[in-house]
Amino acid sequence: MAEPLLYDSLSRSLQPLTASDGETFRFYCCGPTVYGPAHIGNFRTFVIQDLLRRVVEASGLKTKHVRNITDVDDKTIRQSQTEGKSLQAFTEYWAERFHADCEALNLLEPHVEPSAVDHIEIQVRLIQRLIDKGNAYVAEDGSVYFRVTSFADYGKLSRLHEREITTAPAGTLQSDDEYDRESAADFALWKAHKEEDGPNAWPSPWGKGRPGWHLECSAMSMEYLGESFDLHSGGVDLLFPHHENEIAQSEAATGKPFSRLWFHSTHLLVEGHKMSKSLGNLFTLQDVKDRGFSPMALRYVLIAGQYRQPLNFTWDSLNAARSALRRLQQLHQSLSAAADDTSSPSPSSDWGPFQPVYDALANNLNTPDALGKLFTAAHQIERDLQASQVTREAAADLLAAYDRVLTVFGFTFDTEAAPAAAPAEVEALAAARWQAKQARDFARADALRNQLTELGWSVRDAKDGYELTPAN
RNA sequence: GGCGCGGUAGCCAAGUGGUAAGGCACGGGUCUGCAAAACCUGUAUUCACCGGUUCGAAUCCGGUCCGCGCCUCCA
Repeated sequence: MAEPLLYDSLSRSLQPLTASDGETFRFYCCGPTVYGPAHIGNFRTFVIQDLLRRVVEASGLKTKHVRNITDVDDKTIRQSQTEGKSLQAFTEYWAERFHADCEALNLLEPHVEPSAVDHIEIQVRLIQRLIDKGNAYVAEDGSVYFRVTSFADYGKLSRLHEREITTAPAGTLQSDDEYDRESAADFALWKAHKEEDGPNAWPSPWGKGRPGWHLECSAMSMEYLGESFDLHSGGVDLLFPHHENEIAQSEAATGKPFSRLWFHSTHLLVEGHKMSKSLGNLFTLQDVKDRGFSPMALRYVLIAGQYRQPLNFTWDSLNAARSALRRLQQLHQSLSAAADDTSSPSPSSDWGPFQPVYDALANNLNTPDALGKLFTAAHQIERDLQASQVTREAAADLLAAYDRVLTVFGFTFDTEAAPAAAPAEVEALAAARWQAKQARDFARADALRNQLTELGWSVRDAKDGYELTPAN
């Protein structure tokens, strides 16, 4: 199986996706902050990470996938206080919602999903290590900061030196709680407890407080994947400062390279603009479902663009996705019908006519190219089937290969929303029409169809029955 | 201002030197009482604009215009 290539943000070049231990590809994904529903932009990142894992696994490697839950930060604390809930009850609720969405989108569960609150101790130990090495210092209020000047490589990921970010002298920033840093570039490893944090504080050698955001990912990734591992990923916005700071903390503490590869997905746009609350274009999976689209259609939309290009989400794109998925499903049905259920496909991991599809995915996750190749292969197969040029055995093999391809894409066909139940009046009309049709009274059947149309319902006939769907 | 991404058919979107994938929508056809679905099939002499290099450029170089993102805790 060809080795997949992926663009690495650190080296700014395509790199082979290999396991440094020769066996298991170990990678970490920055997970959600659970303070509200995840939006479809978040899911672009999680879906493409899921696809990465599926491609790596298809290439023959095992994976160890760690994705954290950020449950202690300004937002979770503030919002839980506002709602008068304990931090735990609050974050557990949103974490559950997140998991439900993930399942609907057919995301593989990470092998480990650590929560920051459950890992305070290892974070404290990591901070102590940095203090001992002189890379961190305790401020007057008991907060601990990372000393950016102590880490020579600071900025290597985000090209800081080329971005003209000046290290402003301490005290020039507005935030009143950060005035005691030595330098404005220094960032918090530990935040001393403040009144507004309520009961959300943990003990440490420097007093009560809570870990800084960047720290949890360093501590937890190294805890479960080792001090050096294969890949770390997140949205582009995390490149700086989050990932830059993670590298600084981790490598300063261990003296070893942290993650070998860095994988960043570009943001999703909505109608050409960044999603934001003020623009009212922050959509969730629930919004998608409310408009009658399946989660699978969203999954399709999210991989219909290459992950390094901005992807413009529109409601019309969901329509296109729905139709496209229907055709893929149709091919599955055609192959199932043509295959011999009694003969199992020859054991093989060949992609058969879908080889170009895998090759496109292995080429830096070029999903649009892969989908193009998928439909090209589908056309050819359909043509062969119609020309009866496919034996039952060959169809079974094709079906098996097709199933493998669908698995890599993560497409399933059983999550289409069930058609809405029709009112009794509509059901009665439809039943009457079906009877008229059976009696070959087509004039009456057509009249009844027109009535149904006026009521906003369309009826589709099959051999032995009909299906009602809301017309829109 | 700095850094980065991009402008390809009505919409979405591949293609990074060899003569424009694919999806949706739309037109034609097969099938079906009709309709739908399904399948087949057609649809960009052209890739924001202007120069240049080349036998040859959407693809390389220079310039111009436009859109978007990041620039200290937003995937």
